[in-house]
Amino acid sequence: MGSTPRRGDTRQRIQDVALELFAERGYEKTSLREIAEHLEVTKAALYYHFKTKEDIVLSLFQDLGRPLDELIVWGEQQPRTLETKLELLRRYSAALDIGEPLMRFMQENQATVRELSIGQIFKNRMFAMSALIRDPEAPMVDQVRSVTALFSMHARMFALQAIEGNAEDKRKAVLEVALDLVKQAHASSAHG
Amino acid sequence: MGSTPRRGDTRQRIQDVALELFAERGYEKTSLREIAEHLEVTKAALYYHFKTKEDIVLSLFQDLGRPLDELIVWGEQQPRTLETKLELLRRYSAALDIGEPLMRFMQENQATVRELSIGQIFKNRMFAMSALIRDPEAPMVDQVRSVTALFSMHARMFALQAIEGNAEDKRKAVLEVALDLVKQAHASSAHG
Amino acid sequence: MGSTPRRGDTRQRIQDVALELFAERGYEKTSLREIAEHLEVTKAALYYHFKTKEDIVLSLFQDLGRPLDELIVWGEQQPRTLETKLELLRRYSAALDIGEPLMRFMQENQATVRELSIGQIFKNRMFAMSALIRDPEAPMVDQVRSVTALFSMHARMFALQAIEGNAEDKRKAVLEVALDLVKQAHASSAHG
Amino acid sequence: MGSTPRRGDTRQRIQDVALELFAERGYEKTSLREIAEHLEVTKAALYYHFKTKEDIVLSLFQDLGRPLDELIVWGEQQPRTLETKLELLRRYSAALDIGEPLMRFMQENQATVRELSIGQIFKNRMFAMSALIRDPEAPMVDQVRSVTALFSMHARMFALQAIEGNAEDKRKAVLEVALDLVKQAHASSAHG
DNA sequence: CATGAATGAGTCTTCATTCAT
DNA sequence: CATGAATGAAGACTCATTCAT
Repeated sequence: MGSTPRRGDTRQRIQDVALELFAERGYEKTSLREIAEHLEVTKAALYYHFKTKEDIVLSLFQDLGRPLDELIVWGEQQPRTLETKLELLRRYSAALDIGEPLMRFMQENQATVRELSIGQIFKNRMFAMSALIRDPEAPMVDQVRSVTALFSMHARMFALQAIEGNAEDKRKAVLEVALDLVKQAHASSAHG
Repeated sequence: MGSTPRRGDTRQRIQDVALELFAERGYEKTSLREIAEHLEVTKAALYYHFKTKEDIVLSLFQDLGRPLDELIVWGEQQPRTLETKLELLRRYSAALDIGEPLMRFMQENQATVRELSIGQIFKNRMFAMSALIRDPEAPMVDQVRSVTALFSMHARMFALQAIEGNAEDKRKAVLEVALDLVKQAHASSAHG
Repeated sequence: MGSTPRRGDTRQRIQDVALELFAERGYEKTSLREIAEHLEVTKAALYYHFKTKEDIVLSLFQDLGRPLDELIVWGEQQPRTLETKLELLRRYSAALDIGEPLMRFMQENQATVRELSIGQIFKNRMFAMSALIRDPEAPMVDQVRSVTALFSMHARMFALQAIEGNAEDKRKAVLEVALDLVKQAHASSAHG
Repeated sequence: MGSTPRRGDTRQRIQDVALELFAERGYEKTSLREIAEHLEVTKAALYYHFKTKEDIVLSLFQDLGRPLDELIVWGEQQPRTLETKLELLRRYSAALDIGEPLMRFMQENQATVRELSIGQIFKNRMFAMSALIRDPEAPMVDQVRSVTALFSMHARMFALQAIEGNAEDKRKAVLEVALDLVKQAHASSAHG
């Protein structure tokens, strides 16, 4: 019917459009007017579904961040073995795929995120992930290796654009490098 | 003293304050009013020295980005050996130290930077660095290793906060990991 | 009463006040703040109804200029006789009465109008009117007579202030002079 | 010598550029910065020669308006004959040629001029001219004819653009029509 | 569920003007 | 004669937010 008014899913649609625009043009530069226009509703309609602009981000963070939270919970229940760490990386890679726009938004709007109420939550998550992957007793080089493994997986969103090849191949290569880094960290620490 | 009007250095002082605030609170959220107030001048004074707000960023980018440009020029004149790549990383590490606030700003305001006129220049710089460090003929995993080496050095600005230890030690550890990654990339490709 | 918030007519009221002020004090010297204050609303309210300041002028031009456009359409459908021309002048005189403030604004802010997007439209209108009233084959003196007939009718807005007498008498006199000019142009051309 | 610094004629050059820009883009929209840039001097330099922006206009008005003032003085000393009126028109036509940019400026920035201190002076001049050309005892139609004669000569600056032909021919035609109008006014009044 | 209308605070930017040098 | 540096006031415009309907 062309402009059939979707009922009930407006909240979802707001989130979709908002995330897309936030990731693409930045949180501050994306106005509620733009979001409303993309959805062909009025700004006031947004306020029926969300209390504030920040609230939209918050909801995105909560909804899309769940996989990561679950991953952390899972990780904390596993034995601290090498295999656990490798599996954590594999699952993290998969989680990044799904939550890519959110991650891109976080990555590209760090300064903004820090001021938002989610800032701390986000930081905590990252610390938790980092705590699962590295061994605080290990030599610093090995800890750096582990954190780099984690961090490097974010690189595929932009730093790897220079490299030719399809996205799936890159994803695999990045994961391989990350797994390698953790293995090296583990091996080295085991010797010490 | 106190409110002595410094002569001639106003432009410099604007740049200093602007960079600090842009890096800390983000480009969009930093208003010219704030910058002016920090300097105890009027907004209009800023416009005497810079045509627009973007112009301030541009000037920062040009002034502080020079070391990086010089590094790229240097790199392009060297033979494409492993040792060159290692030296590039070492110098890159040093350059990051000096241009740290700028880099932090770039890192944390990517969405903004992309829309600014410096966006493309910045991207080109990164591509140029990446082209110097990786071998486009090498297997993808090795290319990823090289780019990760580069990229990981940015991590020390925030991802490594979780790790205990002083900044200098971290800097060294990060560099070591990066050098290692490039060596691995090189060794593996040499075999292939 | 008093500060009763009139509903629905705000747009109209903005146009009224704006036209009055633009005509009186000039477009550039009339700020949106002034318009808003006259209406006892905020500047932002103006922006709810009009996208830009220029947009207000544009809307005035479109709404109040319609009689003139219709007159041109009418003229283009008539035979090119003397009587048509005389009737055109009579109707033009009447149209000027109605759209007087707009015409005064146009007349007094020509430099501004030229830079606005309406400039060209305005010019086209005037050319169209002029094309209806003069005969491009006629001797130049007669063409000038015809255009002068048209143009002189604008004079009553200011050049005739020096003459004593009431407005209605002046209007008639101006029309008579204009009709005369066109008759002369016609007679002379007919002989040649 | 390329950028030879003209000495002593800066004041004159400011007037020239200012008039040109005022006439072209309007008084309000022409900033002192623009004028200064056109002259390749600083804004502050303008203030050495003129106390204010309005002062520039004032000086233009005084310097370039002199021919008109002299014409008025001349007219007031002549007998009030038809021939005097015709000569007034001829001289007025010539004066318009010389002071054309100023006249264009006046014509196109009426709203602005009215607010400036020259407004009244300008009005007085026009009244004086009008008083010389028309007979306050004559029937209104004839007074209108006379004033139209005067007023119509301004038309050549824009209303006559539609007519093909070179500027000099138009000038002559306009003058002829104007002379005619005054003759008619005179003849008619003489009969009454 | 959603809109129309409006607000208050704030944005970047421009301007005419000043004055010590 | 002229400039470099600065100011105070104001400009147009945008934004997140509110609320009666």
